[in-house]
Amino acid sequence: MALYRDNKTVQDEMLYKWKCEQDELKQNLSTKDTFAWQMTSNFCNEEKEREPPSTPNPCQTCDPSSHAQKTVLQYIGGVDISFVKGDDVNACSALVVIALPSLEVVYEDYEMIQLDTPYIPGYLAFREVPFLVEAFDRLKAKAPQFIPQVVLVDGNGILHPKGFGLASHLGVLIDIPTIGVAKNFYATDGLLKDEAYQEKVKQLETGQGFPLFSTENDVLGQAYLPKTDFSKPSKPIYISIGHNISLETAIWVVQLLCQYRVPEPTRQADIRSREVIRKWIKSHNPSQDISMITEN
DNA sequence: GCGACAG
DNA sequence: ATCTTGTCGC
Repeated sequence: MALYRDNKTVQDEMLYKWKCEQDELKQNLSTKDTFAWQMTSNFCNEEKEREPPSTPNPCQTCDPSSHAQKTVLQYIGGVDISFVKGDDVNACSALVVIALPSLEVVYEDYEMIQLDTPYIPGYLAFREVPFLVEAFDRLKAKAPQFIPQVVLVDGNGILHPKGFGLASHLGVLIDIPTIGVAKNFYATDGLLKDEAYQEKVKQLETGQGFPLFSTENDVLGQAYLPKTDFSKPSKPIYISIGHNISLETAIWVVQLLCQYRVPEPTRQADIRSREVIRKWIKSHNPSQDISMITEN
C-alpha cells in the first residue's frame, strides 16, 4: 500500500504550485521605464571611444530625453550562480555591482549555497531566486550606497513560456529594474530556430540585433550580436525585459556593457563565483589535506 | 509519441 | 550549468 505519493505526483503538485506563484507575482510586473536616470549617461558623454548604440539602432522610437530626469546611470548589478561539476547541491551565488564609466567592481558578495530544487526549464527562478534575494538583502543592510539602478540577470525575463522568467521574477521580488540576458535561445511562444531565424542570425553584423516576435506578434526580446572590443562573437545573446524597464532601454544598457559577449556585470559575477567554487573545492578535497592524513 | 528545453 | 590549452586564422 502506498503510504506516500510517488515522485511523479509530488513533482506535478510542485509545478502546479509554481505556476500559481508565477501568475501571482506576474501581476506586479511592469515593462516600462520607471527610473530617473537617462540614456544620455556619463558613459556616453565622457568616453569618446565608446559610442552610443550604433547601426542599426534598435531604438528607433526612443527619444533619449524621455528617459530623463536628474541622475545618471552609475551603478549596475549582475547576478549569477555557479555550480560544482559533479554536484547537484553545492553552488555559489554572486552579486556584483559595477560603476560606470569605469566598469570597475565596487561591491561583491559571494555565498556558498545548497540548492534544494532541480532545474526545470521554465522554472529556473524557483531554483535560484531565493539565494539572489538573500544577496540583495545583505547589500541593502551592509552597503545601501551601492544598491544598483538596474540589475542584469543570467537568464530570460519576459522571453519565457509564461512571460515571467528569472529576471522578471527577481525584479518583482527586489523591486529594482532588471534585464534578462540569456546566452542560449529559448524556443517558446512560437519562437523557432527555423530557417528564417538561422538566416537572420547569419546576416547579423556585430552591434546589430533583431526583435523576437511571439505568435501573437508581441515583441518578447531582442537577439543581439554584441560589438565587443576584440574578436567577433560566434552567436547572439538574447535580451529581454526583466522588470521596471522598457526593451529599448534594456538594449541600450546591455550595449554599454558588452566589452565581451556577456555584459560585464554578469560576466564578473560568473568569473568570480567560479573562482570561489575552485577554492571551495580545494578546501574540501581530502587528497591534499594534511590534517586528514595525520589523524589517520 | 518524440524531441527540445534559460541555468 | 560543467568539461578546457593551445592553437588556427583574420
